Amino acid sequence: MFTSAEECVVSLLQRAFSLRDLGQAHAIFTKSNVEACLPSLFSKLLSLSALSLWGSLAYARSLFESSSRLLESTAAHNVMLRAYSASIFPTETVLLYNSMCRRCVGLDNLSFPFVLKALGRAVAVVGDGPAITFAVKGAEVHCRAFLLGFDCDVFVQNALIYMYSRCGRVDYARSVFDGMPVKDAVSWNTMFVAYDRLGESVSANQLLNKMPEKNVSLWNSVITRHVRLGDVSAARRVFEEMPVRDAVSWNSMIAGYIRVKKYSTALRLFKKMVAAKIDPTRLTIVSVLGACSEIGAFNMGLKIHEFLKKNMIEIEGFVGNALIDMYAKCGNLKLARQVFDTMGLRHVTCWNSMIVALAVHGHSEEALELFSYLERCNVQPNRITFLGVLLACSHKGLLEEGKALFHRMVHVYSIKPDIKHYGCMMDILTRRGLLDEAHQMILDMPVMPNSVLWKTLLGACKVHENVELAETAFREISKLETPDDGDLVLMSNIYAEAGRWEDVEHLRNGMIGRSLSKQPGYAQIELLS
DNA sequence: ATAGGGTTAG
Repeated sequence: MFTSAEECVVSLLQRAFSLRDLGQAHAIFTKSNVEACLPSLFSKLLSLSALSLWGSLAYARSLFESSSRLLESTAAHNVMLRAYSASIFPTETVLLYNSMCRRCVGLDNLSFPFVLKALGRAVAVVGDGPAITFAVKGAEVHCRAFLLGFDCDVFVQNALIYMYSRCGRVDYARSVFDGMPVKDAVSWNTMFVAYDRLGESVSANQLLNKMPEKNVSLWNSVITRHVRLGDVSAARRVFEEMPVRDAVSWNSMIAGYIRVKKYSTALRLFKKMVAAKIDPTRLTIVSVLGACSEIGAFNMGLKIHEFLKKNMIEIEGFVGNALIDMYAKCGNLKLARQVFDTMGLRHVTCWNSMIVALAVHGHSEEALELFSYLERCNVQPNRITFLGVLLACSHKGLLEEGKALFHRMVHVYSIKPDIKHYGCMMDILTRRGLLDEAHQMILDMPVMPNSVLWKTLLGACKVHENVELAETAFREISKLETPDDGDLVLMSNIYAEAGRWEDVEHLRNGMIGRSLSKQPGYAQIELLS
């Protein structure tokens, strides 16, 4: 009985190409309790789920947490560290690392590179977090690696270079680099990119000239360097001339075209990539879907979605986010919502894409419902989330809801409102005719008001016939910038309606002095190359 | 095993 179950699992795992296969293997494990006897097979199951293109990090996590045996295994932890470090939740790697330290699960030479990579990536992915926080944590990890004697490992050293450079400490990165008795291609490339990203071309070029071997990765870095300097043709020349191209080469070139807004060219290159039988990676998918969103290429987006289904590529994390955003930007809220409802590992940006899209399209109630669902799911909203719900309130004139949400943002989530949040509140208040309250808000807010806020108030003063406040608003606009013709016309109409003709005259004269000439509006249509 | 590719949402 046991042998047949074992054989069955081995053969299932060998030929696994979808989550369904893993599910079957897992079911056999659970039924026959093979897990206790075959930890290596269970680890194999975990790593297939966590790391393959068709795998699912969410599923891997549930596997990992369901097995007490795995909770002691360094190898299993390394699989999770690795998967998290490349995911949309890099800080999960750090949390798992902390818990390993706490529970005395052994760290080995493989653990450190993943934790360091995650810290380097977290700076970009978490965004708002100051790099220095991650650099400090990175230094702590560095210390532990030193104490355990792993700081002599080239993989660990390379990861240290990466971590320090991404956390804004190229100086530390360089001292690790200089202290390495043996450097490999990765060391040189990582250090080169560190300088190049900072625009320190002298140091970057020095490394380029000194490095002993030039591999594919370096060519890829050079492609990106040209793109960063704004020369996508030079990047393309390198791409065409390089001896060997891998998936990253294609991704770099596609990303390059997207960076210079040549979306159609990017999509054409993607088609070439598929034709050249280079398997797209998750990153290819994310980039290409982003290009579709930009130009509203709905059919291309649909095709990519089909491709994902056909290849059993799990829709979660970055891929799910990109797919939702593509559908939302193409105006298909129904499909966006469908992806949202079925995907695993939703990052707050997924919620934001969905909430903002609903708000923009006037589905205010749905947007607000989704927000309360977010709170029930214990997801931390951020400033964009609140921009979305406030926009939803302003569209439907939901005064009480808007005020309550604004209060919640400040006092429950400790998010400092910025000028755009105040702009939404201005809309909400002025549409209800609460001009004095709106005025008071501008006076009280801790950020410097811009002319847009005053112009909103001025417009509301016209509707609600408040000459006095209009004069104040107009004066404030004049302090910030030269009032444009729209402001002048608005103000003079307000005077006219109040019968203050001498003030109208006064303004008119001022306008003639500036040669009132309403610039004809024109739309620029960019021809797609 | 590590780099190189993306950094979202208004």
